[in-house]
Amino acid sequence: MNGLMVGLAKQHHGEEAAKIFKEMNNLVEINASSYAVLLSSLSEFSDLKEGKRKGQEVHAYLIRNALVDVWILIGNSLVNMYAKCNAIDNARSVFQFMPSKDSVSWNSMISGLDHNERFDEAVACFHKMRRNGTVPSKFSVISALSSCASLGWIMLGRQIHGEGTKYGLDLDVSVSNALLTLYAETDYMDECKRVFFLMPEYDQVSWNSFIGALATSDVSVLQAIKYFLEMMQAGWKPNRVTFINILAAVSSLSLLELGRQIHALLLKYSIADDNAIENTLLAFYGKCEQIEDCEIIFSRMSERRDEVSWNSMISGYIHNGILHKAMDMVWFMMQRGQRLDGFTLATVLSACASVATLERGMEVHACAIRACLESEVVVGSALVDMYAKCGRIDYAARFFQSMPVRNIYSWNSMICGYARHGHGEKALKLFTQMKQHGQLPDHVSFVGVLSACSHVGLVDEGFKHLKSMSGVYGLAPRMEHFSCMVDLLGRAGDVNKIEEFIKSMPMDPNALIWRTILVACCRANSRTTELGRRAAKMLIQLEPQNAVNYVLLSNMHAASGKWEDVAEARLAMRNASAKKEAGCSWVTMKDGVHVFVAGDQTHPEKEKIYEKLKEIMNKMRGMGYVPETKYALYDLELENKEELISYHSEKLAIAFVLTRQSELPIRIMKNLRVCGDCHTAFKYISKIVNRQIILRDSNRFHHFDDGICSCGDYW
DNA sequence: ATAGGGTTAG
Repeated sequence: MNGLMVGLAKQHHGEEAAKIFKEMNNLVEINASSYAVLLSSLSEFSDLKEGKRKGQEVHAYLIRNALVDVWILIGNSLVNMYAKCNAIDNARSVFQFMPSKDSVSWNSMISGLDHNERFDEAVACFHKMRRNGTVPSKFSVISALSSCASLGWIMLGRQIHGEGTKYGLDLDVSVSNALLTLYAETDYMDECKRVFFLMPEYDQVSWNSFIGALATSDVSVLQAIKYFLEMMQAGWKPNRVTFINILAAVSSLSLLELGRQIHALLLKYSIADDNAIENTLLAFYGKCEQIEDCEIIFSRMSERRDEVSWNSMISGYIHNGILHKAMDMVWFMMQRGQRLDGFTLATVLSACASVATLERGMEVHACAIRACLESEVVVGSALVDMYAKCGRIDYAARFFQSMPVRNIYSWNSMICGYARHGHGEKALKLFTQMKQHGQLPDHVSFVGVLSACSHVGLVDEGFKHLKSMSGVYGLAPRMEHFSCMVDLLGRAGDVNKIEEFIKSMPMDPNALIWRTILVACCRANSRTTELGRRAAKMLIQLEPQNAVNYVLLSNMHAASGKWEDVAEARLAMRNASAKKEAGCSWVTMKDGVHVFVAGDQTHPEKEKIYEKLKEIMNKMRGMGYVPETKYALYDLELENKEELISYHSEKLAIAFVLTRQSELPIRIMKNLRVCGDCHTAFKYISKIVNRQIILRDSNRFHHFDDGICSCGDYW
């Protein structure tokens, strides 16, 4: 009978439905549960605003007929109805004015707050319930745990876990499932595994949660695959969520063949025609550089496409280096009125950042303002990152200051931005501020902090921060952190301490560490050491095809004038047929981008450029500049060496800029590391022409001002 | 009547 009335209610208006219920009074006994069924049916509307509107009509009817306060059930149903229709303020006001509340009232309010992403309020409500003397049930514990997971509040989550255990609620499958999510979200994988292995029984959600947890924590991705197979062996059928999780694992490991097998399995289970599944497949094939598969899936999706599909497609193109198609997609989206969201802009901004195109980046910024997405935290963080990577650390800082909401990514982008530009003190100051704002640092923050310490030369402070990672924040230092420390020791000139340090590391040094060591051994005033030779040997064993390694080795020998060894390194490079990327520098002027290679002869204004260069070089010599010919890397006559380094691409680029009239700072990009002689030359030039020079090389930014570089001559 | 698992991004 109730079902029939609900059907009627959905066709008519809420007010009428309530009247029909009232009229039922004469035929069948009408009670609170009839109204409860009616109210709960309203949250099943696809349009939740419509559901809320009808709910308000029923609510009004109940008030007029003085039925609200008669039964607790009515109040509870109203709270649930409003909460599920995303009208959390209405839910709260009903809840507040309920004359008496039972356990379900509290559960409904807490879960409602959680569902409406009012996580901190959900947790506060849980505590209020406890103070009120109400014993927590599995429902309130689940919702409170879910909110703690979303907030990353591990300590509180643990307390609630303990409290649940006290009442024996941890034996419940659903409570354990919520615990799995809590520990997964907070990256406490050991706890997560403990919960899973102690569970008396599993359901499909348990398996899915556990596999999802393993898939998102990068130390355990392979185990996700192991438990996926175990789940199937245990007789569980994977569903769409299982597939989404396992594809995430396969994606992050770029296991193309396994992914294709899973795709086949999806077709077998007939769940491949599903928006979320297809979106995950787009992400997977994009990651595995199978852009054709992405295009096939995307075109098949037709009306199932949503923003996520478009965004995944765009990031697929970017990941595969097809920038123009990515941009076409954005243009196409705007043309056909497909909504652009924060993800779209963040994706495109990251592409602008990676190729350091400030002009495009600023256009996207303008798009963000027009789409009213500028204040979204993902867009803001991407903008900070873009400005920092495009050389405008000043714009990055100004935008960062204006952000209404900041998260770990926003802080990290700014801290790492400062570090990349050699503003070590600012990076460290911001790190302190971040902690004062209550933002906990993560692995990325510490990469920024440790490299900032390195730029400023703060050895002791660097070790203090490294210690605090595990000691205070429960973060295990990774290879990149150890690499920062090696860099820090190298900068301080402590080559012997590097030896000690790498012995103390919990893992074997990888190519990154050996390269950092080799770079340290290449410094102008350090000798060719045993350690340097060993680092080079290890490095060439690990990456025989990487030409950078041979160049570093030959630079190290060149620094101490061992020309036979230089020649040997060059020969080894040729024998390994390792190709060196051609060095080039470019500048963006009003009339476009100008690219230069060493000894460039193709620029239409080459006479003017070489003439300008000669003039500058003469002025430099007058101020005491001596070409550092060892960077020419060949045992040639002195005169020839000077010639070679005079025409490095960055020198041609700056000479070109100086042929034009301007007072603005000079911005130059280079694809490789700047050579030591050019670095010295740029310091002189900044003094001679009295202009700021900002040079981006493959590692970092150098700000030259009045004869001084922000990198402190160490890079 | 109230609960738990999923896709893109920084």
